Amino acid sequence: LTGNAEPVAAAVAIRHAPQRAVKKQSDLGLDVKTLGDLGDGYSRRLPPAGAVQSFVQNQEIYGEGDDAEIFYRVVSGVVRTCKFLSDGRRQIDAFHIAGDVFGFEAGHEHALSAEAVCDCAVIAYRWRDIDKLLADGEALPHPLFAYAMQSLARAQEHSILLGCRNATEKLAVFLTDWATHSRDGEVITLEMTRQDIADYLGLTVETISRVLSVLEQDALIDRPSVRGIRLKDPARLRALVC
Amino acid sequence: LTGNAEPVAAAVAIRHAPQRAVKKQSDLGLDVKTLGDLGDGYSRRLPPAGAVQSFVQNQEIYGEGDDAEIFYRVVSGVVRTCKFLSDGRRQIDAFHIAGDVFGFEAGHEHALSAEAVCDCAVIAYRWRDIDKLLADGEALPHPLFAYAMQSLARAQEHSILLGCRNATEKLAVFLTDWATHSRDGEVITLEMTRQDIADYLGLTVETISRVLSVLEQDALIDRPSVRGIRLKDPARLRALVC
DNA sequence: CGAATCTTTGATAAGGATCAACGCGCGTGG
DNA sequence: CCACGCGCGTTGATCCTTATCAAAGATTCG
Repeated sequence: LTGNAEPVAAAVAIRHAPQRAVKKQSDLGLDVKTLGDLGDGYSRRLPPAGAVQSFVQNQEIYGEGDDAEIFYRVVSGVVRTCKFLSDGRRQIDAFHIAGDVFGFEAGHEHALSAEAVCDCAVIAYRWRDIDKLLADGEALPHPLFAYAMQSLARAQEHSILLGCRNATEKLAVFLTDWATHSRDGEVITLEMTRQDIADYLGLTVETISRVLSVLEQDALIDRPSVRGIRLKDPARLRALVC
Repeated sequence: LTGNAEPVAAAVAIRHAPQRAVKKQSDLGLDVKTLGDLGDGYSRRLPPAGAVQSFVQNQEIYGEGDDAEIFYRVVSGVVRTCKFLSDGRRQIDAFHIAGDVFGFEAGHEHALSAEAVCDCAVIAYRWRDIDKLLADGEALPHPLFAYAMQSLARAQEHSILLGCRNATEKLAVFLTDWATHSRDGEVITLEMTRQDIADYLGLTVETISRVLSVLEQDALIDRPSVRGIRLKDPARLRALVC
């Protein structure tokens, strides 16, 4: 799962549209495969701004309100983007794995913060460099647009998950999504804590724990270790979700 | 509120970032003002595909799974985009008012459906025409990119709303957002039913009704009519939300 | 080994859903 | 013009899911 910079196409398609592969949109080049390298297929590529940076578990990559001039791509590990409310509540917007772009926002400032779920490496890009390409008469790299559209689709799915799913359904979706980058029957490693999962799904740690126990009792999953989970019956798990 | 094709800048900025205006992102032209006309400021504009189309209340504009070759801009009225689950649950992703673009999706097929909340008029655009511009060596119109980024920001805010807000907070956010395109103290008209609001906020009609009653008792709002609401104390209403 | 953090489980409480009934507004048709 | 019916909204009573509070394992790491 972590530690390898697998092609973005896999990473993106995998995470939130597990059932059906993302298809090409007309001739616009929205195929997620083009996300592999920012600018591939165009006359110039978007150069990263500097070397690969490493972050240790729970280290902040950027905070809410920070200048959004830089955005990132995950090289290895897992990153969470989240929002903190003043009373301590936290909503995790997304988990990002190798190949995913994050911190890619419309405003001057980051609306969310980003933290390392586990030790991870990322590479930065500058909006300013995009502007430079544009000033030189280049087209906006389609991969950026494609990534924006992908992120939008993912955010919409997340809203649906949060808006009309119960605890069991939420966890079933989460597990099947997360499992998509493993072979069937393999043990998947949840890099994040129960608290992370809870904050992603709008639940509490206790509920996560209880639902996992029930899923195990129902022989839908195995738990060889706390963070290691095997989906014993992916089909039935998916069937839980309407 | 409805019936007038106000500039998009207002419509977009208004709906989901009421507190602070959206700022320009670097030099990329992400200023939402450029959304006013698709392609303004570039050598060619994206021509609409045909005349303005009208829909009556609750009429479907497109359904989930329909070809996503066409997307739309609201000319007047209100449109909802939503997802239906097989057991009848419905999640409304967003309400779109004059100037808003909807049905703007990455896949071959629409992931959501769109329906008229009240009688409304929309105008269509074709992806194919964008491809044509690109084939002629044009850059991807920045407004499209800006709109994708705006939609992304909105979807993320919606997730936060659904994930970690209680019923009162959800309604407070909804009302203040919806009120942003009226003068302070004015009566705002909720074009949508309680069921629509409920499905947008992940609640039930009964809860919506009860919370509105409480807000009225607490002198936060007035209800001159069922669909007409006046925010008596917008500041205190906003303060409910952390 | 021991402390801190994470996870699980249990007991109880609360927020919102569900079920039920009634009221209101409005359009239709007698 | 009024009566009726229907969709929509409100309110009440009760139930259920999930949150909260509490405490006891498990795991990690110094």
